[in-house]
Amino acid sequence: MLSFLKDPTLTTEQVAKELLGCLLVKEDEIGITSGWIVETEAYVGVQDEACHSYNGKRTPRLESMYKKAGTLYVYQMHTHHMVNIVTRTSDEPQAVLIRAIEPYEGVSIFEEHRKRKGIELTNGPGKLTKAMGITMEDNGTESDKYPLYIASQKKRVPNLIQKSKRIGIPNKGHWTDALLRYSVEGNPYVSRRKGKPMNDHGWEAMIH
DNA sequence: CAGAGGATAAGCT
DNA sequence: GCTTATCCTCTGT
Repeated sequence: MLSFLKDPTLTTEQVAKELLGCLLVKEDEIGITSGWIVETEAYVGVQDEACHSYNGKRTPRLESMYKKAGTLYVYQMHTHHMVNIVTRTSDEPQAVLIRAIEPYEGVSIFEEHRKRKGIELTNGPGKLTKAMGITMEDNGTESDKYPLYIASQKKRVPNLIQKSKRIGIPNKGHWTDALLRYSVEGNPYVSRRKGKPMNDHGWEAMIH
């Protein structure tokens, strides 16, 4: 388990930033796929009108959000899956949505799942789950365990973390404008980005 | 049982 | 660039 996921002094916003550069890995019978997290969004619990657990809402679908920090919360929206990492304690159902990754291992498997190439493989929350084969079977599992986990041995460091409004949160008062979306500035896999990506993809040197 | 929601892809302009 | 179909889960009528 990554140490920052079990640190009760960190806010969900801080965890969302810490997750940038972490390696998300899926291991199954098909093979190993992995990618560096380049975009996250913080959903800060019962007071956050954009959060599923807003106002203490609790349904069978949301049960994973009420589990311990580090639990994976996967849900389906329209025909797509979204993957989140639960933060803090069971009393505070908060989570970080993983919105985009930069492919690292298993690119050919990504291409097979997505029927596409390049940045289209993983530049969106529904795209990366399809690329890695993440399904409801991964819901409620822990993020330090097979088959879907965050590697603790490898991490990259963003040169600059860009803050912006969360995607798709209209008519939610100040929550609509809250800067709770974090991305690696200049990384080509960040969703809905414009302009030229940076040559180094926005990373400092890799740490092993 | 209609409607909305943390989205995507295809098709059009 | 914008519009539309997609067809899961939950809520409110």
